[in-house]
Amino acid sequence: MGRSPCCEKVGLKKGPWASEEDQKLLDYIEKHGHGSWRALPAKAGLQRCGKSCRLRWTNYLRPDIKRGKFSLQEEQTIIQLHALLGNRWSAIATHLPQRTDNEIKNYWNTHLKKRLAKMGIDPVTHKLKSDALCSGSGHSKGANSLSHMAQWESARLEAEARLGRESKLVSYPIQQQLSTPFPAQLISKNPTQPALPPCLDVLKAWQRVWSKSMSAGIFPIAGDDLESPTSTLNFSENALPIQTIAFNESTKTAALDFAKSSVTCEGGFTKEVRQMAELKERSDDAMVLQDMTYTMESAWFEDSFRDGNENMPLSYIMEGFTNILAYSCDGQNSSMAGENLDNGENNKNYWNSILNLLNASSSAGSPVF
DNA sequence: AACGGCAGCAACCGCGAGTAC
DNA sequence: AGTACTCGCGGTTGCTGCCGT
Repeated sequence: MGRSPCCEKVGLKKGPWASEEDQKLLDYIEKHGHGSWRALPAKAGLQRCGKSCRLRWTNYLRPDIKRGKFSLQEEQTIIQLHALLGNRWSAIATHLPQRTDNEIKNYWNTHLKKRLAKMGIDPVTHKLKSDALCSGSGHSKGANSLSHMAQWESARLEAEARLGRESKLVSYPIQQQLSTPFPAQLISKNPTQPALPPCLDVLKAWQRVWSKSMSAGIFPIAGDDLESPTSTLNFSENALPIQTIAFNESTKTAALDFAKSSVTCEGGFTKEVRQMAELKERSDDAMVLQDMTYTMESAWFEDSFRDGNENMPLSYIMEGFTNILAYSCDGQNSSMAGENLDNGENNKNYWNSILNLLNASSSAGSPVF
């Protein structure tokens, strides 16, 4: 049978677009919309294949595209989402308003990947490169839980991406998500804020910890990499109000409800939840909802509260997988901490580091919930 | 000034999923 | 149910401009 070519190859122009071609394409889409891409070039008077027109439009001519340098915040978002989603650029792009998947992909390949490598972090796994050696034998329960968390979060983010694609009317760009407070069941200080899916706050928390960790020098990241050479924005310009939560019993309960709500919330996520449950039915190794709930409840909250960290902010409990995967694994942590610690000690040390970070910020007068 | 190497980025290619017939 | 077609995605290529020699 064979695959039919997307268009007649003979006689069609390839390569860079001329400004006249851009104008023709713009004019046509403005008047008629793109409709069928295959039919568009002939109608618009372009000697291009439909695919080329579509790419030119989606990656360059679309009016809602922001061009120019990536902000540090955008960089962090890309890194964090890449840790969860891998090379699913379109899914990542749905969380970066006005950025195309192609642009993000290029930026990752030309800047971020190299920078992570330079920092000793495997850009594929987002672990310290030397951690690959210790992945075989000593997986702690916590590491497994975190792996489950990553799977769960990945599936959920994909669901968001899918929803974003399906609905042109409603989108949840991450910059907006990150500027919203925790869900109403946890914090209801700002009733004017639109209600957004609670689980999206994980990214907000993640971003905060990431930036704080870097600025506090807790994690072994080269100092000259902290400042993005391509950033035009001072991060403080975009800095979100620091919000911490005092974990009394009621907020613990609310936090658990929040965690559960991420599993049971209505909308597009439920599809992925069902899919994952179905997956479990077919495979004993797959994660089930109970596992996810366990992960969220026990791995996050047990670890957080076990040592009496009553003031552990929820945001830090939902810390980013990037840091956890990179720094909580086995003996490699000891090089970071300068001590020889076992896994439990490492985890404890990790959380203590986070707590110390919190305390430092609290004493500096950061606003509290 | 000329040249070569390199980085950045726009564009292309091939594949897979979804859909219409 | 099978086939053809469209579209979107991710990997890759190749052009362009910058920089060092």
